[in-house]
Amino acid sequence: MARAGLTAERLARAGAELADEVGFEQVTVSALARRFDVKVASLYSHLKNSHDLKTRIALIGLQELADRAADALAGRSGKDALTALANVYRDYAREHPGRYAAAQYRLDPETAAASAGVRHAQMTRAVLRGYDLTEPDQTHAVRLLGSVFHGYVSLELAGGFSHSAPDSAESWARSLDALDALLRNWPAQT
Amino acid sequence: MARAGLTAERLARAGAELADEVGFEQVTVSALARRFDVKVASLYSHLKNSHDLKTRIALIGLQELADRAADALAGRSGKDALTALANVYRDYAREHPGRYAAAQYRLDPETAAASAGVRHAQMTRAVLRGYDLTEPDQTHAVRLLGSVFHGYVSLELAGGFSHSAPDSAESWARSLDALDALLRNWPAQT
DNA sequence: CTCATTTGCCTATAAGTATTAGGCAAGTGC
DNA sequence: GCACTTGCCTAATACTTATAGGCAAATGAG
Repeated sequence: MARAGLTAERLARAGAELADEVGFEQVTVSALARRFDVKVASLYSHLKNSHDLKTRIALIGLQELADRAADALAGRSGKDALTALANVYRDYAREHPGRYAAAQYRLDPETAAASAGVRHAQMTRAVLRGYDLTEPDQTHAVRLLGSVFHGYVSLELAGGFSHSAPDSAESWARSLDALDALLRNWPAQT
Repeated sequence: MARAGLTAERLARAGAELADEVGFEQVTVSALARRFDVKVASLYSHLKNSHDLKTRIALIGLQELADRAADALAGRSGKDALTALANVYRDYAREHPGRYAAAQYRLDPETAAASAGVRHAQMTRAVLRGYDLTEPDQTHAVRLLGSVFHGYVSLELAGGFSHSAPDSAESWARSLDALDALLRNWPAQT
């Protein structure tokens, strides 16, 4: 019988697509096997287990997100960079909700350290170079920005801001205005 | 044979405890049955299904959170209120990570409308009465605050800020300082 | 107090998912 | 053309969700 040509990479990519279609929670080894018209056990030659599959999808999400962010930041600074980075997260989450959810999947420390996750922190720091912040305030600001990006995108994706005025896109834009103003005028330690 | 005295409420409360112990994802009808030393099928007399159980746990989380918030806000205003509300979320998430995760569980619109979720938005709005914001900026600020609270707490719970200086508690305090400054000086529409 | 009814937890069953062990045939290298 | 490796298979086990039907414990009417 003909072989399906499975590899860990192809499975992970298909898993990422599946996640976008049905949600990351619903990604299962069985569903993936069905998609390749192959028996479930066959996947275990390529994937250690279900956790392995989810981890690989998470890594795809983190990497695509980091790649987009690096692209968007090239040649920009200040508020322009802030907006660009923020929109990378929001747009990616809207285009690829499953992958975005996957990027939140808890990785073991070694995997996380080797992932594109570290580039994300670096890029947020790069945006802050356009503002006049020194340590430790820069780190505080990195964490605040990360929280806003992730928090807003999560709540929006969960439907928190839908069906109510004003439009979510407007709140997003005004929130970025506000963050820009805040970073330009970061309060001194009280 | 003696009856175990199951009710939907007792099951939901035990489910909430289980969630805090092993994580909301790991809460299962089977595990709950084991905890009551009862057969799985018995739970289905009290719970419609697994989704029903998770929904009930989510409602417990939302309600406890709202109760704590109402308590914390009583008699406070301005930055004092902002800090109090923010700390309710952070403290609750740290004390009850499973319940906090449950509070993020996606509810159907009718259930959500009848839940304590609506009180949360009202209380955030109440905090903003201590600042000089008019619509639509007030709504933008509500959404921004919600994003920061949820985003920061999520990332911190996921371990994002651990094992790195400065201390996460310090970033949290400084982020709240910054939000207070931002709300007192909200930028005009550009 | 007794009998009928309701209710609670049970057994049995079925389907979906995760995972491991072992087999056979399709590809690969010499 | 043959030995070897590798890929997908069947088979089996265990766990979870969910439904149906049964028996015994609580409840309540007389």
